[in-house]
Amino acid sequence: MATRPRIVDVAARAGVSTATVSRALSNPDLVHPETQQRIRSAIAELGYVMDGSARALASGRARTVAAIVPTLDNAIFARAVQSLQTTLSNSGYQLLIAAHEYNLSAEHELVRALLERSIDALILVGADHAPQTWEVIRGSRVPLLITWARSSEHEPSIGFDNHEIGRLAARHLLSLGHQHLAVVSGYCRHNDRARHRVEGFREVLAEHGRRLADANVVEQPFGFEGGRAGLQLLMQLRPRPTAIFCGNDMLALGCLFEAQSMGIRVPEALSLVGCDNLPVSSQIPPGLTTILLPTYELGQRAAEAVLHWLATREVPPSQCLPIEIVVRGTSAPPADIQKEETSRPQHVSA
Amino acid sequence: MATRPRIVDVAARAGVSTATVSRALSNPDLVHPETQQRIRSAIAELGYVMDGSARALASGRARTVAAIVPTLDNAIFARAVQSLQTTLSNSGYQLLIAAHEYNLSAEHELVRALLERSIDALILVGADHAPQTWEVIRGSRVPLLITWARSSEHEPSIGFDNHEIGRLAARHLLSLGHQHLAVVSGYCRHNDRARHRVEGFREVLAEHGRRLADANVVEQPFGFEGGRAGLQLLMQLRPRPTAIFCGNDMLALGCLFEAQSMGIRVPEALSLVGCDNLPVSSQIPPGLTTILLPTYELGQRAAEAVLHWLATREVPPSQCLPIEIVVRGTSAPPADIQKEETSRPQHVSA
DNA sequence: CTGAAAGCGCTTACAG
DNA sequence: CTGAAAGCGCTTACAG
Repeated sequence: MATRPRIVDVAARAGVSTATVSRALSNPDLVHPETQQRIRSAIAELGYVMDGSARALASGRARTVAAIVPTLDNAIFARAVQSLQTTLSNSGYQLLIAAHEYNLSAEHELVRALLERSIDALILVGADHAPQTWEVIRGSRVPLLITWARSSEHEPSIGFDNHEIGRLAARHLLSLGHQHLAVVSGYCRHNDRARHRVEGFREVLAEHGRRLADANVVEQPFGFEGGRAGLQLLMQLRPRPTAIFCGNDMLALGCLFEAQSMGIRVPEALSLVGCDNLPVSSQIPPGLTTILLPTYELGQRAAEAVLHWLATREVPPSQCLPIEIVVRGTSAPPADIQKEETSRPQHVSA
Repeated sequence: MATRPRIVDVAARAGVSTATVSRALSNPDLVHPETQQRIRSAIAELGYVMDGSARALASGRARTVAAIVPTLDNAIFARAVQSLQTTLSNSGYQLLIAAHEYNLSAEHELVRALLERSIDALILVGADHAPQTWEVIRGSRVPLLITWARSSEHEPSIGFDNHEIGRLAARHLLSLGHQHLAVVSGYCRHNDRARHRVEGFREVLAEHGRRLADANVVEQPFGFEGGRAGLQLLMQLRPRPTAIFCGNDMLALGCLFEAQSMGIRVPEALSLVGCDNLPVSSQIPPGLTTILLPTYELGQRAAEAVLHWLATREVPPSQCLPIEIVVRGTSAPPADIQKEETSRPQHVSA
């Protein structure tokens, strides 16, 4: 056969109508077992593979979900995408994936393009999106699930409490007795996750009557280089920070590497807290204190929520996944600094 | 409007036929500028978004490419997928992605599922695939591109010379004067990339009249833990290896971390060579010697090859991307071992 | 430059 | 349990 076999070819070979072949494929219970068997044989003999676009058009369901993430170049998103894909796949759904590299207008273009691909649902990361993006999604009537954060809109979401991430970090560092705190964050504009983490950090300091000076918060691109650059900036402050909260583990590891290059001992002279608990964070001595985010589970839950939504048409409830701090390689500030601070409390920088 | 607008709604609003709307959308040159403008307005006013499955069915092109990778949990594949997606997206194509976790029968299921999704082309990693996988792909008549390796079949491929990777590693370590060599590889069965790297390593040793004992080659799951376990096994050998080639950087870093835990100094007592040049490999002191694979470029080239194939119907030529060794933190073997070896050459283990 | 109409390959009430 | 037939929403020769 020069061209791919179609459902009519299968039907002819099995001696039934195309309707019956279609039912045998998508609703076998409605078909007599013997007929099913004949159809199965015909399919095998012809090597029939269904045409998905015809099926999608006729049935109104594409069995495809699209997800747009900031980047795949961060293990944390790659992992979530992996579990998302696996879970969808197990239920017969496929995943269309795209990355916008932290650019909201790129995200908007991707959303447009994906909506024209006939998808059953769309998954986005975070709650910050361009107004036109919200608009076109609503106009398309495609179910939207927000992940990684709680949606500020009415959309269902499966995410983390990003404020709490910052709060956990702050509580940990304060409990160690640190007086000079600082933050290396990703860019907060257009990134609610980064923003809320810093806000949460500040909240806890405020609860302790402290304020984080603007100079003690630097924003850098996510990545090792951003962490290194961030540390260099912060180490020019006087008094020097003895503890730094980083927006994610890549920044924190960058700080750690730069501290090693600069001869600053971690954790003796500097305590670092990251976020994500990347596999490598537990490998590198002295280890990195970090907030563990169950991102693999996030992908799975997101997939399940979407599948349930599509099956029942009921909007799934929003969820907030539990997070926890993993303590490795942080310590109290050097004694001399603590002493100095105690005698001159008016100089606390945080 | 309770339901999504269709092309007929746009046509009615613009006072033209659906054929003209269709042309304005996919072949604007064929439509009078004024008519185009009216159609554009109608689309904007209605918030029209095309139905992709209808378009795919009618036109025979889904504008979608599928890729199946071993895993997204390795930065090297995540990166390649990212550039693949970006390049496809810039040409109006979308990417369906799946991961098989180094399981050929899982891969086969994914191939089947994706072929039923009406895709224009399929991209796989490596040349080792189940016989039924080759069969169903050929039966489907969907263009197939092999990446990461040169295809052993007739399919076009864009990849690396995995033999050469092992050869580069072996030449480097031999040139440093190492006598006791070993290998930590991923599982070679069903993984031509891993297998060819080890083969290449062996080839160069053979050219120097040496042989790698079976005990000096251990296979471990890709990942830090695999590297750690591999090093533990190899350090029980006598004489101890002074240099290890690892199938990728995750294994090499695992070896490095384990060496640090065991108090083995790198590179003074142990030289490591990895493959991939992960970003982290240059950050961790003493740095990791590794083979740089241009994976970002691989994704881009793969996308370009597929796009060209789809546009022209000509099978693209296979390509082999250039690789290079990046030397960091490897050194000559300890002097005492060199001496010992020189006096008893019959004991060389490689 | 534009329109009428056939057709892409399925699914699904409807009737039996 | 099965079939005839309409229909999903586009595209594309064909004719003008």
